[in-house]
Amino acid sequence: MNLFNHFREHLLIIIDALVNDGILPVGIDTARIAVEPPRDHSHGDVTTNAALLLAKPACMLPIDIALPLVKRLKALEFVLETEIAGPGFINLTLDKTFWWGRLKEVLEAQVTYGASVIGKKLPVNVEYVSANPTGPLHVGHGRGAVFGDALASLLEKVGFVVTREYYVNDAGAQIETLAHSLHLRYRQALGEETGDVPVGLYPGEYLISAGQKLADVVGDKWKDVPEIQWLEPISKFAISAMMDLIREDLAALGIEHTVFTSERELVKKGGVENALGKLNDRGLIYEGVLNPPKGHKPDDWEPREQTLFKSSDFGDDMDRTIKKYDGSWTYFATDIAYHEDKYQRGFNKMINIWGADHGGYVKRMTSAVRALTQDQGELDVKLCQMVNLMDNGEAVKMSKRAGAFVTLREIIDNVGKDVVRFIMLTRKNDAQLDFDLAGVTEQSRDNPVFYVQYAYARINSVFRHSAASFTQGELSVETLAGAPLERLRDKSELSLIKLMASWPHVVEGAALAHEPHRIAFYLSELATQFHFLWNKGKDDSSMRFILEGDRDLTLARLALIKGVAFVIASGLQIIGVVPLKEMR
RNA sequence: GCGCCCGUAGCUCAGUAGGAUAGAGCACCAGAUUCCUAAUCUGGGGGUCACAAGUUCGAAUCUUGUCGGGCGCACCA
Repeated sequence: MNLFNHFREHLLIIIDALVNDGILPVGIDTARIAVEPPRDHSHGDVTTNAALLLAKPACMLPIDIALPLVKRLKALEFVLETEIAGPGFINLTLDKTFWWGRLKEVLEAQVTYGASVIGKKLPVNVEYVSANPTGPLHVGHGRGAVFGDALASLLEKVGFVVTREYYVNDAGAQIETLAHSLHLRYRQALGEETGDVPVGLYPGEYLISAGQKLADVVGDKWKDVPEIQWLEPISKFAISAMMDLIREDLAALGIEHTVFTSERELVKKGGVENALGKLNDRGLIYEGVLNPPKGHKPDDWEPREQTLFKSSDFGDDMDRTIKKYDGSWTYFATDIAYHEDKYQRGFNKMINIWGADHGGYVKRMTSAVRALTQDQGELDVKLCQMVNLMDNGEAVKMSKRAGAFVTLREIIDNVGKDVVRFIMLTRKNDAQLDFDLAGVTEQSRDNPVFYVQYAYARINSVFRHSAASFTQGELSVETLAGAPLERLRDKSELSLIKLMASWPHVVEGAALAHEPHRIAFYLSELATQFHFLWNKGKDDSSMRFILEGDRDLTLARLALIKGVAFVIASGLQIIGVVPLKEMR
């Protein structure tokens, strides 16, 4: 249960009643009314700005709206106190029985706590990674991968039906370069002296083993034949070898896409003509000459008639080229086809995760989706900023040119997948992220992964200890859900329950905003509150979880921390991290 | 030159669809510690939310401009 939505619904019913009674005018807009946790705990448990928002359209003073609202809110079940504060906020304080009920709810839902149905089973397509199949993934890809995967899980948690998709850019010039690079390694594998890798080809060592593999499979079949004969088959071989590599990297992160869409095949089956034909029918494709870029002109710029898409009709700054000078499609053209393909597959909601260097591309793509779907489809592009790889505070130099850049795989092997996943979500997607190889494995407060895991481990430790005085059956979740929770009356215990009870609200908010990092931040806060309670037991032995001589209270407290464990597990599941029962 | 993103404590960052007195961690100072361990917790100092106007009951949040940083800028992907 999202308790804030719960009270919002009641509030709206009350507002309706006030309209019926003629206290509020008819036709008042309630859409923007918020029912939220207050920033400051001294303001109660639930706050709403209803009176403030309704004041203007109703032509009334906030206080005159707040008073009748409060009168009826007071009558609601679980509402202990009401307050009109500040310029007209209405604050509710809820009864303890309400909070005990929430804890019981956590124990019943277990790790599914926080799940909701607001997604209404609508299909959503989350496309992420989509790295070109020209080599292994690097750190930046890793961030997009984790972000996309966590977002997908988050959307699933709130009831969307999510497809995790990878767009394989297996057409275009970079594939030709790849094929040439592989052909060189293939010749080397067959014993030919080729000298250094020429500039312009991919120098990476990962192609050496692919070249060897190719030699093993086909022998010298493509060695001394003209390029026109080997280019196509070697391209295919190279793409599949590189995709295997990438899939392995992703698997090491625990990521598995459900759909891989090939650009080649899309083009082959006429996807581009189909999509552009559609736009053409709507008069959005034309032959024209673009204005030169303002300010500095590229040296080789010359006015040229091109085939253009009228993206400026949909909010883009200018129209965009869809056909290259040599007559082939631009990347944008195939991307239009790709998004049309997604839409035809039934996805009205599409989310793309891109690197920040593609920022200039967002407007034209959202324009294209609007045009293609006549505003029925919705594309949200999330840009992930750069990751700065550090070691003990010093930047790790990455030289792609030398082919010796640090791969994602090396990092995962070094610090573990769970650490990579969690750390990638400790920043907003559009903020740069420092990834410190030494820092992320440190066992201290400044390492959030450790900190959260440690809370979970401590809880499990308490249960191991309590096994001495309680039976398995007494410690089962089912029994704990029936524990005398009304014994939990300490302020710190109740505030821990309140924090847990806000979990569904956090999940929904994060899902709708497409911001999985909020989950990581919430978990850190929950861990903080738990560690606080833990230490309270050191100051004051009556606050310890296991109390000799008070089995009821002990069971209630075990139920409390069991709930915390479930919420942590629920959150870590979204992030894709396995909770640890022990950290020795 | 144009566009997109960003600018919050000494440092690294949150700030939940405009909400009440702007929050964490690190660092610094002072303390606590029988369950998982000083791997944790408590308290303290520290801010013109880059700057300036505007919108309104109310702005870190929205609009415009200025300054500063990152990314991109026809015919690459």
